[in-house]
Amino acid sequence: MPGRDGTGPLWWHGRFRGCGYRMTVPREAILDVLSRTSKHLSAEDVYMAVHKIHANVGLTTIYRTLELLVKMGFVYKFDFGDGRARYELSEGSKGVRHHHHLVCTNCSRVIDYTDFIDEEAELLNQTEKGLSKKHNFEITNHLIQFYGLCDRCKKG
Amino acid sequence: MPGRDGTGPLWWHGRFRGCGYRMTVPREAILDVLSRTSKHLSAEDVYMAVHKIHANVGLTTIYRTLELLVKMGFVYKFDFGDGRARYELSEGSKGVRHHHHLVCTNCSRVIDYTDFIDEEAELLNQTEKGLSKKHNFEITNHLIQFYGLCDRCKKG
DNA sequence: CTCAATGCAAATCTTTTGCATGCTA
DNA sequence: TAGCATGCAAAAGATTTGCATTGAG
Repeated sequence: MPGRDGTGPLWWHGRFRGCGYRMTVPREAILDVLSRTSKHLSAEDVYMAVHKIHANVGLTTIYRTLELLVKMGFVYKFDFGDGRARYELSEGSKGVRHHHHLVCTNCSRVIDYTDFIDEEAELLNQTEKGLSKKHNFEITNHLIQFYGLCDRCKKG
Repeated sequence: MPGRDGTGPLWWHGRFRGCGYRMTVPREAILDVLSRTSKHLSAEDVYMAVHKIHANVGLTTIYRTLELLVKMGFVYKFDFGDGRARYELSEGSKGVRHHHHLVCTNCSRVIDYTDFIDEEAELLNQTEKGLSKKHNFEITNHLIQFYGLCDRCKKG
């Protein structure tokens, strides 16, 4: 029964229609690529992956679609400091576990971690509540990243 | 006694020399600009501010110096999603209070907050310790940002 | 005096935009 | 059929690089 768990063309199709958008071949291909990886893909990465199957899809469409997906909340956009944006499916739209990132400042490697997420969540909840009230700011999302040296780079 | 509190040309001069670098007019001007603001300046912003006093300093030098300052740990570089990097003096080099950011996803306004920093600090310490051990990752820094709608943008 | 630092111009590279055409619903 | 979506080419920007020159120590 495809679609029940937040995966599959039909489910996405419904989400798109629900937002007033159309499901197209490029969009489906892009979602497929994002669904099949746990890596942090750049627009170029997505383009190359999609291009293998649908050689006619242009890079512009990749950018436009990724931006749309970010706006719809299905995709997160990250900056890991290497001059290009990275994209991942958000946990809401699939069985993706919520996680944060460790970014190596030497080799730019990015490691996902799900540890301590629960402890963080509690603090974040309180913080968000406090900040919302104090600054009259409606918080919808947060970003947490740790920087340092990965195991490969720290040995000297 | 300039320099004791981590401010002033002499102090910076020493830090530069200590790292094997030279103190120059452009570098001093850039540090001066960063020291006098609590805003999140782009390279272009810094360039324009420096340019008022030293019209001969080029944008390239601004970029090179900011990168150097980031590498030396005196400046933090941020991405608030508007396509240009932002820079602030790090708290270690002046009397700047450690803070995080609230970023408005609508108007791109950025609000600094120092609330909850203490609570966060404790959690971050534990998390960093755990992550360091588990992933054999040497953490040197962290980034926390909250996204949402600022007071001006949320009414409607 | 030496070599790091600079300025200028050109190059790079990612992301965006204009516009005619194609395709979903 | 209507209008959103796409592809292509060109544009826009931010940041980087090459190289001759300048200036700090």
